[in-house]
Amino acid sequence: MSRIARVIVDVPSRGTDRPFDYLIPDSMQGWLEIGSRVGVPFGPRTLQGFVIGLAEQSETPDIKLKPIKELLDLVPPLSEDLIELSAWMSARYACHRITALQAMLPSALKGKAERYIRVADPSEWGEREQDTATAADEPVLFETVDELDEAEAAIVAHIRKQQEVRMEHLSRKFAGQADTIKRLLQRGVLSETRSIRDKVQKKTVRTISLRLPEDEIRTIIDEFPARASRQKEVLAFIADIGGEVTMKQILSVLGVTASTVKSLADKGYIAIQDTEVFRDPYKDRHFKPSQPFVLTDEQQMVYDSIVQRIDSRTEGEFLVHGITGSGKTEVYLQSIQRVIEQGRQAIMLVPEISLTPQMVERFKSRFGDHVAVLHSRLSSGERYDEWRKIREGQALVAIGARSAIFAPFAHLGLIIMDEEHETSYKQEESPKYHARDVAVHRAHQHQAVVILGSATPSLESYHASRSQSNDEFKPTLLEIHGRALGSELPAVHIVDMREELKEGNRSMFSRPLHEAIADRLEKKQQTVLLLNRRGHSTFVMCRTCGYVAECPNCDISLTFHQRSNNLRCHYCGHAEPAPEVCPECGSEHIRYFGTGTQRVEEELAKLFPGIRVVRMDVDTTTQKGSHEKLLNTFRDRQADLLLGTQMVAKGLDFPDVTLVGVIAADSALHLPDFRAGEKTFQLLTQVAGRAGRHHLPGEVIVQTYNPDHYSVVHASRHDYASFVREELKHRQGLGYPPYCRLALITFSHEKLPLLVRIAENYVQMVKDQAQRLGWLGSLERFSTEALDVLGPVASPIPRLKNRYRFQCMIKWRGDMDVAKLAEFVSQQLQDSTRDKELLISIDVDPQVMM
DNA sequence: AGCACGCCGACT
DNA sequence: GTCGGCGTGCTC
Repeated sequence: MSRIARVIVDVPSRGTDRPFDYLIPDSMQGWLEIGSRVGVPFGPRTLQGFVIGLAEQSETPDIKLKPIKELLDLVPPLSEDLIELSAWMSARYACHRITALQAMLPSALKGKAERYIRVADPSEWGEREQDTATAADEPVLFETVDELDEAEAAIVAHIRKQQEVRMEHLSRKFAGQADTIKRLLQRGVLSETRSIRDKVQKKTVRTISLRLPEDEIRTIIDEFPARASRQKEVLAFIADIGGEVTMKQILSVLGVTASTVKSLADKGYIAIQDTEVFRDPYKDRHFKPSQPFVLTDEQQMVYDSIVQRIDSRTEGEFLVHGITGSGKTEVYLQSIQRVIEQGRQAIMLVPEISLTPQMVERFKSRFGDHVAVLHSRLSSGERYDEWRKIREGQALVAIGARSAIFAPFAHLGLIIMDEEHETSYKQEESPKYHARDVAVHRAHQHQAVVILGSATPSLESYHASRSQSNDEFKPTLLEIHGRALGSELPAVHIVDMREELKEGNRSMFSRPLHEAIADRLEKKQQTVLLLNRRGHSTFVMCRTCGYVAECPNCDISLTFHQRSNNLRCHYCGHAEPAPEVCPECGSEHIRYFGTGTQRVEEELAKLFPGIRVVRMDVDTTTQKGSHEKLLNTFRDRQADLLLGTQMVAKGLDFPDVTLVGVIAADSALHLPDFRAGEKTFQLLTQVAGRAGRHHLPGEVIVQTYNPDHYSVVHASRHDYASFVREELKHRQGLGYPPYCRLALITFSHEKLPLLVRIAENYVQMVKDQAQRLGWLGSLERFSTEALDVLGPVASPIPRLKNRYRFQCMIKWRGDMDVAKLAEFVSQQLQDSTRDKELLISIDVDPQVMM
């Protein structure tokens, strides 16, 4: 039995980013474990914390230890492997330990200390008064209840009735009497304790059960006094059902009040209890059970390789490169089946965007109630309950977005990451982790298998699978070339929009796309249109003076939104009414340029009168269930065309879609990001895969101003291998991943000159340190270890929410601890400037260069 | 992050 | 003379 618990407290700051030691009270012995969530006194406050270790002896014997105040859960919310994982994360991503721990838990467990008030034991009365009085050397005054005035007495009576009341509740109930309450606390009539309160309570249902054997109850019913006929009715109802009944049932069926039921309990015939239940977001839905399909030869080979590793119960990584429609999901499902049969559990990661009802249904159909679904549209209570199903062993499969990688399974056997190339697997806020890297680490902990699947694998994963080096991460490449249903990949036509313009077509639709849409309308087949830009237009400019509407907080042009007739900033949310005349020169020649989804929708209505369009983008899918509703409308053929941003490119499967149009293939090509080509290739390939998946052949039309760009050309030929070859050559030449690693350091401050100075200092300091450590060197092609620092330069978004932004990039090759170096320099700089306004953000392995 | 302790301006 | 400003430092 350990005496001491090492606790990480819930304060994300540098000074508190270490364990603090606490005494374990006897009452918690045997209950408190590594991973327990506790309430601890910390300075003058009470905080939530996590036990990360146990010890006999404190390492700081001269400090007087305080005891842990409370143990917050019966079962520790974190397991020992997750505690270890948090240490790994904080080192790899330069984040506070508590930030990593918090990322692993549902938000419902982010408990905050609350003040609880009760009426003090009379012996305590006047104690505070006594303390101060003694100090002031004045006579001690003991109070009695009789000396309370009317207002005070009312408050005391209220609290006494409830035994204990939250301060928040009290100040609402007795609004305006804060002073009175304060006085009562000072006099010691009331006393205060602080305790951690969860954001979400476990959901309970009030259930009624009989406390006596049935024959006795029958006798009691027969002999029941006639004037209590309602009670008799209730008792008979409960006896007839025979088992447990909920209070709600009784009230609604019999139309009695709770007090009738309560008097039966007072007589000792029945027991009223609150039992915990899970909120099941899918409880009203019925899923048809599905059986495993027969695998194609290719699928079977992939499956065999994976299962061999699963059966050996050793860690292993696979990269499944299968074209769109190749039936990867079926391979996943059967692999999961295998793991479950071995008594182990599985995590299935999907990008949030493709966590569609279709996907959930496939899993629920195969694995029924053993599936826990974790996604952002659940309420925090629902999420908490799905999470508990995992922690308490009821669920065997967790399907969810990025954070589902932390699903607290005891015997993890398999982690699947579908669409592994998706950038959404990287979290953009601290902890800035990549789910792929966390997956590999967790698999190592559990001797589990990782499957990365994609039609367009990230260059990092693909290159790792081919590389000769003996890196930690080296997946086995498995390929599926054919589609599961035997259909052909669709033909892709590239339309050169410069030619269209030359021939006088200034519309956003090229003639081939226009004709193709008209053709599908006639044949009653469906079309998907992709435009990677929401809103109506991308910028607003005055033709007379050149004024462009920009966000006052961020140096970003504003986007016009038709429906609300306003201009919005897509970065900070700023909105202002759309101008009718130029605010600079008063000219009426203010025009909207660029094309957004709203504008395309308008144009479609003009060109094809009567066309039924479903528009899907951030603006139409914010409400709960709206995503599902829009897709159902389209699937039920109540619409001819689905128009949307990249969310229409992912994982959707509609049999009647025979045309996919990409309105502007280049929209991402010119972003200041070395992955622009890769992103474009992926998007085009994914969206092309939506066409002709079943019996009808598909066609794809891609409009572009860069018809010769290798990303566009290779995507149109469905030629991943050639694209990769060319892209890798570029990356090697420029010294970018996968040939090195990156850390992006972003500085922000309201004052520009100060910011520039800081950023320059930072770069110099990193270089100096790297020099000292012998790391500095140019990243020539064949060097195995080197580090270089680029910048500082203004960020692609140079000002955001009124703060200027600068950045620099550390590039390196080799296994130096660059996160530590970046963190060290950042701390030095923070210490020397002592400016709280200065923010330095470290992003290890960034996915987006903003 | 909070909260207390500690050294310099505008007020009863 | 004091009340209070928020700079700095600590929390087992």
